[in-house]
Amino acid sequence: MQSTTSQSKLEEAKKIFTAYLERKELRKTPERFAILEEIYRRQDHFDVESLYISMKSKNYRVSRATVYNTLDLLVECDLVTKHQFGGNMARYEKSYGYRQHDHLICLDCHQVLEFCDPRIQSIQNMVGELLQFNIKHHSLVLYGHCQKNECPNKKQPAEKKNG
Amino acid sequence: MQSTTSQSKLEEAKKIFTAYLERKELRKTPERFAILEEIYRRQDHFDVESLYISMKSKNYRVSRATVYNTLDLLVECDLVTKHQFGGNMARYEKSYGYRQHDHLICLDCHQVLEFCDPRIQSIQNMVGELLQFNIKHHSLVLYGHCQKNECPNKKQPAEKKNG
DNA sequence: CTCGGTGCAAAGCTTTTGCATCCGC
DNA sequence: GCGGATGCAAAAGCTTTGCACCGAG
Repeated sequence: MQSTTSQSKLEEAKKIFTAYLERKELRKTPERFAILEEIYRRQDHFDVESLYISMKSKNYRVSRATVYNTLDLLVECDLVTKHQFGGNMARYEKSYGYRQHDHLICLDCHQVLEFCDPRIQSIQNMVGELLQFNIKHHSLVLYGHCQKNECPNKKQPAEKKNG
Repeated sequence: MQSTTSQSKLEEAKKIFTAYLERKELRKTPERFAILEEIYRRQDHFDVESLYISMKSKNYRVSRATVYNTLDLLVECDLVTKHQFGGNMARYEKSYGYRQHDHLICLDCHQVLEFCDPRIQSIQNMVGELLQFNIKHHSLVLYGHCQKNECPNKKQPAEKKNG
C-alpha cells in the first residue's frame, strides 16, 4: 500500500509550489523547480552546500544564491523545513506529505534519527494558551550517545584524569 | 525566602568552576572568572558579541577568543547553556541554580519567554529507551506570534491577495 | 519589451586559528 | 621559568548582497 509514493509527493509539491508562486506573483523559473525536484529526491537532512554540490555534479547550472533564495521560498510554503541542529550551518528536509516528527542526534557520529510523540502537540497548545502566543511551529531536538558499533565514541570515555 | 540569591548563585558557580578547572588541570585565570561574573550578572539570553561589548564597555581587557574559549568551558561544566535559536549566531544563558526550562520565541519581536513542562522529561526518557540512545540534553523551542502592543506585527497580516 | 531572477564574486557576520606576549603555577 | 592562556588580527565557514545579463510573462 503506497497510496502516496515519493514520486507522487513530488508531483503534489510541484502543484503547491506553482500555486504559491502564482499567488505571490513570482516567476516559475526552471531553477526553482529543479531545486524542488532535487530536494524531493533526497532522503537526508541536507545542508545548502551538499544540495548545491549534488546539483552541480549533475551538470545543472545553479548558483548558491539561487539555492538559498529558493530554499527560503520552499520553507515559506511549507514544502521544506529548516533546522538549526547546533552547528553553524542550517539543515533542511522535505516536508510535504511526511508526518510531523522531531529529531534525535548522536553527539558522537552526528547521525540524525526521527521520532514522533503526540504529547509535544499538547505542550505546544497548552503553552500557547497560557502565555498568549499564537504558536506556528516548534523545534525539539534530543542530543545523546547512540549505541552503534560504527559510532566513533562507542565506549563512554570513562572520566580519565591523568593516567 | 531567597535562600539562593543571584549573588549566592554566582558564588556557588565560582566554586564549581574552580573545581572543574582544577580537575581538568586548567589555569584559574582572572579573565575566566570575570567572564563567569559578567554572565551571572546578566538576565538575558545573550550572544557572544553583546557579552564581549559589555565587558569592553566596562574597560575590561578581554578578547573575543577568550570569551569563546571560556564559554566552551562553562558549557562543559553546566554553568552555562548554549542555544541555537534559529539565527546564525549562538545564544547563551547562565544555568546553575535555575530550573530546567524551555523557550518560546516571538517571530515578530524576537522576545524570548521561558516555560516548564514535565512531560518533556518523560518524552526524553521514553525516546531514549526506545531508540537506544543515552540522552544527555534536549532543546525545545516554540515559535509564534505574541500579543503585546509593543510587538511590531501585532495585527496578524490577514492573507491579502492583491487589493 | 520589462523587470524579476540568475550566476558569479565580493562582502558580511560569526567563529576559529596563528603567533608573540603574558602570567598562573 | 615553563607552558598554558591571552589579545590581536587574520582566516575560515556559512550566508547575503551587488551587478550585469538572461528569460518568463
